[in-house]
Amino acid sequence: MGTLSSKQQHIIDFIRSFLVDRGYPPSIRDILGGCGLSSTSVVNYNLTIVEREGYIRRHHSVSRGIELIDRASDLGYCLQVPIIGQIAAGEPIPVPTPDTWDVTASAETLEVSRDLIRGREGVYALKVKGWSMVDALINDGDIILMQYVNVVENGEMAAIWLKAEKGATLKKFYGEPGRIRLQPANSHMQPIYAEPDNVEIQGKVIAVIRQLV
Amino acid sequence: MGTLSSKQQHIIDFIRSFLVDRGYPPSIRDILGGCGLSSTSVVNYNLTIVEREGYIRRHHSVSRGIELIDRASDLGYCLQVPIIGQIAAGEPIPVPTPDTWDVTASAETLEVSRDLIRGREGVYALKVKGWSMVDALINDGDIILMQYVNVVENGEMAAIWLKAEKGATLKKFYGEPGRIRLQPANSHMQPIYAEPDNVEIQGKVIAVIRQLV
DNA sequence: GTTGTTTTAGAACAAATGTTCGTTCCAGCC
DNA sequence: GGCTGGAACGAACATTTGTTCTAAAACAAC
Repeated sequence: MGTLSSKQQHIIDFIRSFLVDRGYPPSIRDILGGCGLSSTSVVNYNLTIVEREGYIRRHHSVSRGIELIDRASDLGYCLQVPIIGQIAAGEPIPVPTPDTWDVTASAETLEVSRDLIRGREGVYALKVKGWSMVDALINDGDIILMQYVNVVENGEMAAIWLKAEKGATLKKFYGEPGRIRLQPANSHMQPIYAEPDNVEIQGKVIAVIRQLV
Repeated sequence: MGTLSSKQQHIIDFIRSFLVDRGYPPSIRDILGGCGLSSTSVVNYNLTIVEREGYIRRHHSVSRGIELIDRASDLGYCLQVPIIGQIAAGEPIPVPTPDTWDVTASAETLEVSRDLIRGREGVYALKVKGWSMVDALINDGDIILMQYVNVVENGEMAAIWLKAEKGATLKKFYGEPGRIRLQPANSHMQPIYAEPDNVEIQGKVIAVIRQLV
């Protein structure tokens, strides 16, 4: 990829924002107006250069046939995940409802790359409140990505509601004969044993995101 | 969002794959060919319905002015961050070079949503090897997003190279009179005190990503 | 200055493309 | 049968839009 003049850089930026904004590429005359240029041939002239330098691909004699080639378009889009509430010691986890799946309706959302989701359905996010999960290496303020499931495999980290204790916790789940072992992620901590009747799986953890600064 | 006939569902699918494939939306006649329909007015008729049901937005009298409305197109793009190596106790952190910034050249990359980066420059990623960072609530296999800086503010988590000990570690950095306090993120752990000459900041941590399952 | 290259201007053209409209087909129904 | 509303057809039309061409301006090198 070669170097571009500031005008050409401006054109690229305009194409990108136009694309994000409207969902389809700009026409030459859109670029003309949006970048304050004066003639379609100037736009065409610069587009040719920008294409030669490898920043876009043009599909000739196709209306709006401009394809952006950069890191952004290389790998597609992010997905939006609803942040439906928070998880804290002693509080129940908010249960996802059909409403909360609606990304546009939920108050807060999290932008997540697709390879964190891996095509899973029923993914939501929770904010961690307090330090009760440090033994799972999860800090106050972290965001955990959850998938709504009722059964988990042995060894998977899950959000578990302990009915008797009336508390939610994140632990690794192990079904053992006659009991369930809940193992903290931190190997220095001791596991908890619970009656099968006492535990209710509320989803499994698929990722933890901690943003600092 | 209402229900669609199979033909209309087919049209939506075609629009999406066309968009991913070519980077711009299809024209009515593209849909005609791609879905095996017979008249532009049939396409137009069905597009009107699909729009009424809320799956697309049409920009009238604009060529290819079809905007897909779904989670994917709602939001922007992801960015790609190079994974330039791993961090482990006793090993130096690989130093980012101009080459490693080149996303296309680096062997491994990480897809990250833009709000994790927040427009920062010089962001790279490291894989965590081993359990030496558990006191920073960072586990084996985690990925940390780093920004390449030489100075950090008090309280920021940074990758710190201890020259005498010949080891890299992640700690919160506090400059104190005559010494530097390196505080683990885990409040149960004790801080380390180091000579200012002995520490070398190799970047600050801006996010931690842990993927399970 | 002269020369050559790059960039801009404006207009005109041709192709791509959305839109419209009268007609036809067909299933359901009285 | 006749009516009705949804759906499809096909052609014609009007606009949008990419392309091209010539001339001029701007700029750099000499």
